[in-house]
Amino acid sequence: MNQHKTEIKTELQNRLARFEEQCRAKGLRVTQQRREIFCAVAQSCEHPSAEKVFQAVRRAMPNVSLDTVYRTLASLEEMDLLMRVGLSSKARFDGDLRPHCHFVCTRCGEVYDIFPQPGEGPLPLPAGVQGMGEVKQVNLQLRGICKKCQQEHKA
Amino acid sequence: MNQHKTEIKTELQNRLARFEEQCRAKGLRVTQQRREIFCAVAQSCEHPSAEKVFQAVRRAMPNVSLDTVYRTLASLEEMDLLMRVGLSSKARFDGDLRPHCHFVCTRCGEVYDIFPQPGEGPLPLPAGVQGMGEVKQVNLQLRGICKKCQQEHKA
DNA sequence: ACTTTTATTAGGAATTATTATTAATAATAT
DNA sequence: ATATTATTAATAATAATTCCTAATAAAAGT
Repeated sequence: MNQHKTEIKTELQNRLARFEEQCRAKGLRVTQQRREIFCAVAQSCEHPSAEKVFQAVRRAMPNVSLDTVYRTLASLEEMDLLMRVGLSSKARFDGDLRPHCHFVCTRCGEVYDIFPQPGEGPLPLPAGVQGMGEVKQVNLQLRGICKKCQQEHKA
Repeated sequence: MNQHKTEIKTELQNRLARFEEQCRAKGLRVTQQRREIFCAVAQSCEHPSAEKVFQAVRRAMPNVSLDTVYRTLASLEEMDLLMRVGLSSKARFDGDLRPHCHFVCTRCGEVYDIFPQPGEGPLPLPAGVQGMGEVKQVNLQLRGICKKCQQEHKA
């Protein structure tokens, strides 16, 4: 393994290296299934659903189970190797239509409102949205651990 | 119905009026069920799930069905009388961890990436998030109709 | 007020998404 | 190579959401 070889590593290989590193750091085994599932998401640019990932991985590993896909996607998210788009599982509704955003606690699932403070203007939209279509709603979601869960975890 | 009476209308009454107006505009009937479901969400500040709304509405209407709640929540969303927090139904994953946001088409469900343009800084976080907890992820979602669906709809 | 028309609903069945169970398998340490 | 033990496949179970159909009730017409 010489210096040159290292330099020409592809991006995917870098990410795979990070994947193995993270697994070892968390004491998780580097299984064939985990590797394939990670690659399937890392190589896709279409924000696949669990089912799509399952289908993609099945092409290389015909016996992989859907349960493994779900379990692995959750653990990859835990390791910050991929992210989940939107909120998980069940839908939640908000009758307050004033512009505001949400803090979602990833531990307890609670959703908190964040209203703009006096003098705080509206969120600036990213420039890249131009030409994509008509924006009807802006939804800023901050995810993390809420105060309450932080305290309970300490105890 | 005198002028004074109109002035002291509560906020909920205003919203109910808008609700009826919107229903009529869309040719939807103003049923008891729709009214109750709308009120349940409008009065709640806890971002209730469909199940929670169902439970709340059942107290006033013991025979309302869960299907009606789902159907009505969807139509209220359609009429912009409430909003859905996060993405609907199934989870989607993203292996690209560089900061970017998503344009979600509410017609076809497609998710598009929006990367920051050269020189564009990171999103400013709303000030109100201070003290809520530890933010681990920022998720800006723009919802609307994508170019492709706009064109198909014209045809 | 009474009928008619037709959207809407209740109730339950069906479907879809996700998670749990368990015996068998395979990754790592020894 | 062997032992240890996390992980997996397969399937069952659960949770979330949607579909189906006859009965009901809102709105419009009389």
